[in-house]
Amino acid sequence: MLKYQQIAAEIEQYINQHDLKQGDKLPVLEQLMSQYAVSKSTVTKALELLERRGVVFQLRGSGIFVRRHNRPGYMSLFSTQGFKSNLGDRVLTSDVLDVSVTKPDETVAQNLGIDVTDDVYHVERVRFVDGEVLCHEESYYVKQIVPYLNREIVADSIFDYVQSALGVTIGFSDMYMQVGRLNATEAGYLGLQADDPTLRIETIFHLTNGKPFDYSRITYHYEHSQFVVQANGPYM
Amino acid sequence: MLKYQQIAAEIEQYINQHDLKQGDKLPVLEQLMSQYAVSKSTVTKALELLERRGVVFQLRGSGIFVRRHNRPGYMSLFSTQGFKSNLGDRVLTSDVLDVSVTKPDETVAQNLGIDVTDDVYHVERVRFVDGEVLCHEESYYVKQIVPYLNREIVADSIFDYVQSALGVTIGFSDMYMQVGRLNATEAGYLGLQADDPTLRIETIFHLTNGKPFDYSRITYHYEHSQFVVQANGPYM
DNA sequence: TACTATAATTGTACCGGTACAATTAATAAA
DNA sequence: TTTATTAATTGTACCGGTACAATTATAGTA
Repeated sequence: MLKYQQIAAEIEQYINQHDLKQGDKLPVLEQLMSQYAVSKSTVTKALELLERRGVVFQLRGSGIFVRRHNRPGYMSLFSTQGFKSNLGDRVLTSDVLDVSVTKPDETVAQNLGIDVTDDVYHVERVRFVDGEVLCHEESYYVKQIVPYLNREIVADSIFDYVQSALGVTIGFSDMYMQVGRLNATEAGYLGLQADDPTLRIETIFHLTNGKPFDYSRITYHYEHSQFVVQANGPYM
Repeated sequence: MLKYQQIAAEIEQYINQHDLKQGDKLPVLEQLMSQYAVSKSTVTKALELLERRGVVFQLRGSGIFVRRHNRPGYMSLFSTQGFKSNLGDRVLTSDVLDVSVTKPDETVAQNLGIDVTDDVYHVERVRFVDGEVLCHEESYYVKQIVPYLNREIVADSIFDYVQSALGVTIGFSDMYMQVGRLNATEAGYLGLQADDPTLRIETIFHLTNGKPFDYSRITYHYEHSQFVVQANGPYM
């Protein structure tokens, strides 16, 4: 683990342990430098990371402050999107409906940047938070990158497996979201009625080298899905 | 304008002018350094900015590459949230329904971190993209921070006014989103039926010093609102 | 007391450098 | 030709430093 990541983790831990709230001040830069015995730029980088994650904000001439959103029941949009964070003490489980190797249709192939003759893993799940239906998910993994999957792996976190067992690292993702109505099949999975509202998110996950390796379509249960997104300034 | 912001802008311009696509390679770091006659760290900072915005991705040992999502009709979620970006050539207009000074109710006061006796500007608009109804927006501005607003300002970009005329800078924001059904009033504004699906986003905008200054509730027309969110790696 | 000018605090921009890890290209071996 | 080894390329981590801008605290003045 890199120094600045380590320090970021420790600072976050410090915030949690001391139960700091929105606006509370952290030790000044120079103290953090000596405390962790690293250079200024390393501390700065750690704080930058925390700033992006929405944990702190920095104010020149004043100090470093804790940033906290205080609305219970809202998950980070990214936490349900492969990135583990801010799920708190909620438990995420899955019913696996299908794990199989198939050929992608035209749309899937295009989103993954592969040919329709290439193999993909098809994974279909219903996901739960604390026992309540969260969403129905259908995703496609490029078999050339993810050569093996089974129901056990898929029941847990696929991303953890991919990163640790296969040694590939996830780089970035593009999420496309829209609101619509459920069809009968989807309604069945989610325990809702057809034509009920829903949030649909399609996501293309890329490796660090820019290659897409996972295309997923998620249909959310509109009553059990509330998301928070923390944005940083006009540069987003 | 800061150097690294300037360089970021120029690099982005370069990408657009040369119509570079996903995966196309940019000049290497060292060349960018000499080309813009700045140090390595400045170029790095510019690229970091572009990476966060989803414009490029960097691959150690390999180079700097263009990152592009290629799905027309999707707006950046942040572009409709005060941050001007990625709206492309779409035209954003507004019907102003109300601009007035009032007292906040309990909820609004709490979200803005003020007292119910403090003054707020109440702004209500219906917003359009290329003439089509996008959303209904109701927002509250802390009058102590935004002392004056009128229909003209509000018809245009409030954020531009606040930043340029008042000299305050927007720092960060927390967005809370959920899916639900329209009530009769909202449906009227959006030209839809009651009980139609909708995306609701509440946002609290903070200044750089962490003080909330705008709390807004937006109700989106589900057929005209498709959003893209670009995420960067597991650190989000 | 209230306001103003001044000084101390504190994070950010920017520079330049070394070491290194990941990728890719070049070379040698099978 | 293919594969393994080596070397060149290229971005990232980390160091340390100077100058500066924004904030906050202090001292001075009316």
